[in-house]
Amino acid sequence: MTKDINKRRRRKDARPSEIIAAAFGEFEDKGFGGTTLGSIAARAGISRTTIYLYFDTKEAIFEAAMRGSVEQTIDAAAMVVQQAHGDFRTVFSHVVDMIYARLVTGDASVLLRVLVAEGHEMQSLVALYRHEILSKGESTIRALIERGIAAGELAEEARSYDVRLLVSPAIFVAIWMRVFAQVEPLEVDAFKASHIKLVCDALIQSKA
Amino acid sequence: MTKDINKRRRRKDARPSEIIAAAFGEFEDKGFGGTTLGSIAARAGISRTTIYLYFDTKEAIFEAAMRGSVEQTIDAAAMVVQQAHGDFRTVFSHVVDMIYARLVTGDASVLLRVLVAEGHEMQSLVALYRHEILSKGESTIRALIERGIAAGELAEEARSYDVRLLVSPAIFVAIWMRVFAQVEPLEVDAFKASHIKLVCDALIQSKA
Amino acid sequence: MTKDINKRRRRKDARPSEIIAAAFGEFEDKGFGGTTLGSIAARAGISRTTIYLYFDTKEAIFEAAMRGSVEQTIDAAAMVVQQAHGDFRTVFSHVVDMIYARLVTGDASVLLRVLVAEGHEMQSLVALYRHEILSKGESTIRALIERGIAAGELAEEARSYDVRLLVSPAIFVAIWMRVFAQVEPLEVDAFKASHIKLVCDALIQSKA
Amino acid sequence: MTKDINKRRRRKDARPSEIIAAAFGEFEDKGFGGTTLGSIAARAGISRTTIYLYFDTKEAIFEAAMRGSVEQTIDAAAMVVQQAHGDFRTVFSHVVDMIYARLVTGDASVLLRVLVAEGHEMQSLVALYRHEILSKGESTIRALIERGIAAGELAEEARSYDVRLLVSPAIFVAIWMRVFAQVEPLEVDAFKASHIKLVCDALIQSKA
DNA sequence: TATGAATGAGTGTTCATTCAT
DNA sequence: TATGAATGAACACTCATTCAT
Repeated sequence: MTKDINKRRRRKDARPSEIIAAAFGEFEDKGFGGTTLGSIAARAGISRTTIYLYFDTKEAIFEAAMRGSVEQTIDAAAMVVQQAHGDFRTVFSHVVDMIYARLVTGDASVLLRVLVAEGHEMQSLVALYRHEILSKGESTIRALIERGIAAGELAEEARSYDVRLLVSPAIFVAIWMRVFAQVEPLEVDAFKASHIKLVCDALIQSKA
Repeated sequence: MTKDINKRRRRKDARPSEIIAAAFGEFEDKGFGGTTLGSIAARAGISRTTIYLYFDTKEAIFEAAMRGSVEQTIDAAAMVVQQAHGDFRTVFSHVVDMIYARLVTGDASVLLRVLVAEGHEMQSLVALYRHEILSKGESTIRALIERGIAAGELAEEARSYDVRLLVSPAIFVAIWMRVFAQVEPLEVDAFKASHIKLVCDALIQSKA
Repeated sequence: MTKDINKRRRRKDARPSEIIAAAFGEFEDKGFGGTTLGSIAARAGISRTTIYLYFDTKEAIFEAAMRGSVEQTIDAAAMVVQQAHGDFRTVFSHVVDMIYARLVTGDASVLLRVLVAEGHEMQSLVALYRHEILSKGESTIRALIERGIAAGELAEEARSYDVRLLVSPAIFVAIWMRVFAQVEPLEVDAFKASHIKLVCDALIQSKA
Repeated sequence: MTKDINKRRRRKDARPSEIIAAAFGEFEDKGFGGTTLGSIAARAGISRTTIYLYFDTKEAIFEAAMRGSVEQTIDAAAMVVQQAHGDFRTVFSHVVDMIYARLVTGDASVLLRVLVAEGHEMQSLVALYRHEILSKGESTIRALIERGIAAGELAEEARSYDVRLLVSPAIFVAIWMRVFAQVEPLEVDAFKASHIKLVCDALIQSKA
């Protein structure tokens, strides 16, 4: 009997995240507008109306799903920052690795899709993303560059670049994989190496 | 009387493009799925059913709108290719200028939005875009690099970069403007200059 | 110039019947509800709105078409009555011939279709048909039987049959041809002969 | 609680047939094309969208309704065949009774209406009806005639009649009742007796 | 006379959401 | 907790009809 209660409680606690997981997959495949509660329910193996026990509206599910994704991204970013030891090329490579991992194959690809498609009506999500993730990423890279300059590895001039530019190709890859992958594949690892090389060649110019 | 006829004819001739213009705006705001014929009609100042005098289905409107956009992009690309005279930095700047103009403020931003959000179900549009535009842009830039190498301006090594990488930051700007512009602006011209500088610094660097 | 006027007048006079003819074909194919003004116009080779110069509503076209058909049937019936000379078998054969001709391949097949499908809302048409055609046909056949009895060809008992019964198989054929012809054909002439034989065998039998 | 569940279940189980019944009436009155889901829903006392819980499309409702009708007809026909004992006149009377019952006042009248009016686009229904009902009826009557000949009741010549002819007046009655009943009634029983008499007088000719 | 332009009412169908159990 | 039943609002699309020329 205790077991039953536990099982039920476990069930109860798990439900919301099961629903979010199912919803996440649907949003990834079809976007917000194209996703129906029926398809989420089917994917979660529950009834359509059960969803309403945990979420008030379709928007609420969406926000929960996106918030979860953002949080994972925040965690990943924090982890990278902590490990930031070594010369510019090495650390920058790690940062770029992480970004590709999340944007191209991870949760953030859904965020990208959704923000591009429906970001207009989701300014709070946009602001959250901006402040929790992008700004931290920006300052991390900026600090990285400063360190490189201080260490004599990078030219003073490196400071003049918009740091968003240095990681921006990752967005291109994420979009290419989403949109054009079926028509023409893109070798992500090669592209990523190309990306890192381009940035380092430009910034570490003083090594010459 | 001639005037009347003219007015009417002018109206008739203008209607399709009026509808396309209205539809274009709606697609930009809400994507294909989120756009209703009612909203297109309202924006065009006509009745919902009037649209059916000129287009058979919602898809037909969409295709007409996208086709127009793709054609404009093709024309713009062709123009750039013709004007491709001068050293690498100059010509590459022109190319990047054109891409930003179309992707960030021009028609192509709708394409980006729609392809990212709903490209899955629009493989024909994806293929059209891929073959008519992207591949031409790619070979143009590749030729540009070869010319730079031949002229001794660029190192042989320049060949090793994925050419898509060299223009990829433009996508980032397009997305930033769409998604984050209201939360935090981005100075497009400065970013673009930064972009051009990064690429040229990396590619032309060896000449030093 | 006189010619032009004539031509135009001829045109003007012909239009309504052209429209009716076109409408007739459409009603035959698709019934009243299934016929659109567009299809009538297309079949008549004119514009949809031109129809409104001659008819106020779709119903008006329909009534005109049905009325025309009824009138033709009346004429055909009158002709048969006039030619009613000879013994019962001969005259009855002529009558049945006429009925089959009109019901199975002629105008009346449309009437049948339409009355069955939409007769409810067309009681005036139904009444017209009833009084102008059916009742005359009935009395014609009744007279024919009386003549046969008077001539000793038929038994007195022949009077006891409902005269509608004697021609009723024609309706069956009309319906079969419309509904089942494609699935399984029916030899109209053989069936008609069978029909005539059945009636005559039953009525004239007593003479033996 | 059990009651409640039962009530609910009874409701759920009853709904489809309630809908079919409502639809049946509408199809009878207005045909397939003329019937709207709104009118079916109104007649069934439910919302238009509730219908979609039980049927996928309007066609599905129609098919279910027709299938039910066809099945009832098949059952009725089978019953008649089983009871086929006695002389020709008796058995034939039973067969005709059944046909009139179904065609004139029963379900099959809808089938008649719909097949006449819209059979063109419903070839599968036509084929079903042809193969499941008409062909069986045909062979039943043919067997009946053979038995009558074998028993010396009917002349060999009876074989020469198209068997469809022998029951065809039933169609006439069905149509008369649908179309002309309000303008001029028809005594179905008297007509039916007349019908039976005509056929028997013609076939049992050898009794003379 | 003839027509192209325009539209309001209506069709089948989908879906997020509510309610009773 | 969980769900099946039910529905109102909305959508793409059709069509008879009106209007201006």
